[in-house]
Formats: sequence, structure tokens, C-alpha cells
Amino acid sequence: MNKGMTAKGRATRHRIIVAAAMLTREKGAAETTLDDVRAATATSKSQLFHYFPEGRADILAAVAEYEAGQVLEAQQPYLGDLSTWESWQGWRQAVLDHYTELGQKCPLGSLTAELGKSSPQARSIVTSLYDEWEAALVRGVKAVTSDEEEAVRRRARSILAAVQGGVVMLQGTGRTDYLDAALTAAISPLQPVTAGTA
Amino acid sequence: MNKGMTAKGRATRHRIIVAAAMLTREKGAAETTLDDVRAATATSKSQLFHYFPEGRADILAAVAEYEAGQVLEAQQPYLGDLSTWESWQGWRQAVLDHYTELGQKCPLGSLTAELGKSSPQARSIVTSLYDEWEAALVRGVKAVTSDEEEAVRRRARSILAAVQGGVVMLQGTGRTDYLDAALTAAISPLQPVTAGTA
DNA sequence: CCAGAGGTGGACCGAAGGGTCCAAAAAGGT
DNA sequence: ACCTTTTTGGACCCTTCGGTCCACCTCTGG
Repeated sequence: MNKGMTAKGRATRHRIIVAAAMLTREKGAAETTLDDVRAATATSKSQLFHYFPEGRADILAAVAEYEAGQVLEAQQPYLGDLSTWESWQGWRQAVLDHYTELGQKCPLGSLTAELGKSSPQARSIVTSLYDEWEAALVRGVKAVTSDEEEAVRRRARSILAAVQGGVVMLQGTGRTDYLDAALTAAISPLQPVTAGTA
Repeated sequence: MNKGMTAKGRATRHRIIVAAAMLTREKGAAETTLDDVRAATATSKSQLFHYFPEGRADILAAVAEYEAGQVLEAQQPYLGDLSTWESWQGWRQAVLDHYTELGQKCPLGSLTAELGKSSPQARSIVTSLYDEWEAALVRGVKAVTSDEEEAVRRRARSILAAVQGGVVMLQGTGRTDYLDAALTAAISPLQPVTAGTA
């Protein structure tokens, strides 16, 4: 894909993606126009179509891919090693902090809303993000419990859904209470039985 | 608001809302144009603006309000009386069935995405929906546990977030596994200690 | 130094879609 | 029957925005 593209070209392309990602977070995908991107990157229309032949949809897809990566990155290094209850707590806090900071701006929410329909590639980006995320959680759950495969998988999914739900509600209300409560409740069964809460 | 409006007028207005709601569910708010609504309701542009002076935004707001009501209605009669573990299970199944049936079509998702930004009224619709929903869950949790106020509230929020998360992931992947797992895990602490799972 | 590639600028186009307007047709009241 | 109010039809305007086109830079390598 980077064939026939100089360092300068790649830089421009990357600059477009990053700027478009920022705009998308700020105003949502629907309100982000090509002119906005153009203005934000000091580029011209022709460049946008030069680097993204399919136009707008192409850019948005690239942004989605970029953002999907950021989502997982924000959870590191915790997500990579959830082998102890302490690291789970660290992860929980990292997630909480990250989304608290983001606030209303949701990286993927508006993207999927805009691209999701009739765009199989967008769908696959989200799906593989979830898969990767779930896999990491599965490894972590497996490390701190002795449940069988299926139970572990279900637990991981419930944790993942808790994050998603908390984030969605944060988007809609601006309150972090839900994410906090959901996350805490979701991982609490992983807590070693020392001073456990029912 | 219904001042100076005949029965016929109210009927037309209502017809517009219902049709717009359906279109919104099918194609998302962003892709629903006034012409679509016009065609689906056999009305004219002037009527749209007659009944919704603010235009498109006005219609979308009305749809959001309408859909918010539908969300809670779909959970009845269970949501109204969550006083036993059995009714909690019934509710869980009702939610699962409802969203499985809806599948990809999310009533409020695209609405909030489109209206959420800079529309305080849309925000308040979502907020009060969540509040009402949470209140019902709080009553239910309180009925089956002996936890103190704050713990009850947190539990209710975690359950609510679990539903939201499961639904979001259903939207994105088409799979109900997440909602199932999240819902099960979220209410499992409410289960009476007879054959409890850790 | 001179091709020829990649990179850039910006004018231009056409469709889509939200919103306005006016006038005609029903409904309602007296 | 007659006047008023509501309801309806649809032509029209105008902005926005994605997308096209072509001419002009600016590198790089031989």
C-alpha cells in the first residue's frame, strides 16, 4: 500500500489520519467534513483524494483503524499482563482514567454509527478490536481463577461489556459513576477471597 | 403544545413520529432525510415544518422521546416488579429477547450520536431514561438484598451498564453472546444462596 | 541539468437535502 | 351558508459537501 510513496507522502497521509481522528473525536464523524480535514491539515482537496482514493469513506475507515489501535494502547501496560489482582485493579483504574479524560469524546462510537451500516470493513475493524481485547481479558481471567474455558470466556465478555456500557453511558450523561460501578462489579469476582464482598 | 390542533392534526403529527422512528431504526438518524419521512408518511414538506417548527432537529427530538418510552415498555411487566429472583430472571430474558429481535437496529444509538452534541434536550431525554431505568432497578435490587443504599445504587448502575454494553456490542458484532454474558454476570450476585456460583 | 515521478493547490461541478413560501383545500364554529 | 382556523400540496431557494480536474510545484535519480 505504501508503494510509490515517499517519506514526505507517508507523513502527509499520516498527518491526515491523525487530524481527522481528532476532528472525529471532537465533533463526531457525521459533522466532520472533508473541508474540516483539509483546513486542519493545511492540505488541499486533491491530496485527500490522492492518499484516499475512495474519498471520505476511505479516510473514515483509516481513522477507525487508527483509533482501534489507540483503544488498546491506552490500556497498556496493564492489559498485557493481568495475572494478579493488583494488575486488574491497575487496569481498572487506567480504563477509568482514560475515559474520564476523554469525557464526551468517543473515538469509535460515531465512527461505527456512521460506517457500521453497509460497511463490512468497518464492521471487521470493530470485531477484531473486540476479539483482541477479549483475548487479553481471557488470559487475565485464566491467570487468576481456576474456572473452565467457557466460564472464563463468559467472564471476559461480561467485563468487556461492562466497559462498553460504562463508556456509552458516560457519553450520554457525562457521568463516570456508571463506568466505575460497572467495572468494579465486573472484576470483583476475580478478587481473591481475603475480605471478599458478596 | 397540542393547543390549536385538531384530532386530525394530532394524528398526522403522531404518524410522522412513528414513521420517522421506524426509518431511524432501519437506516440510522443520519441517513434519514426529511424526504424519506415525507415519502413514508404521504405528507408534504409544509406539514413537517407545520408540526415541527424547528424542522429536522425537532422531529428527531420527538422520535428520541418516543423511543425512550418504548425502551422501558419493552421490559414490562418485569421491570415494574423485580422483587424476586424469578422476576429478575424473567426480566433478563425479556431484555435478551427484545434486543435479539431488534438485532442491529438500535432505537436510541444513532439518535444520541446525532443529537447528543450541543443538544441539551436530547441529552436530558437520555438522562431521564437512564434515571427512570435505574430507579426501577434500584427498587428491585433493594427487594432482594439487604445492602445499604449506596451499594444498592452501585449494583443497579452496574446492571444498567451491563445491558448498555451488551447492546452496543450486539450492534457492532451482531452477536448476542456479550449481552447474555454481561446480563447474567451482572445479576448473578442477586441470586439467593442455594447453589451459588463463585 | 533534465526528465519523470510523486506531491500540491484550488477552481469547479452536481447532487442532496434542509428550509421557505404561498395558495388551495378541508374542518370547525356560529 | 359564511367566515376563521387548521391542514395540506408542492414548487422553489440556497447552502453544504463530496468529488473531479488540471495545472503547477518539488523532489529524486541518472
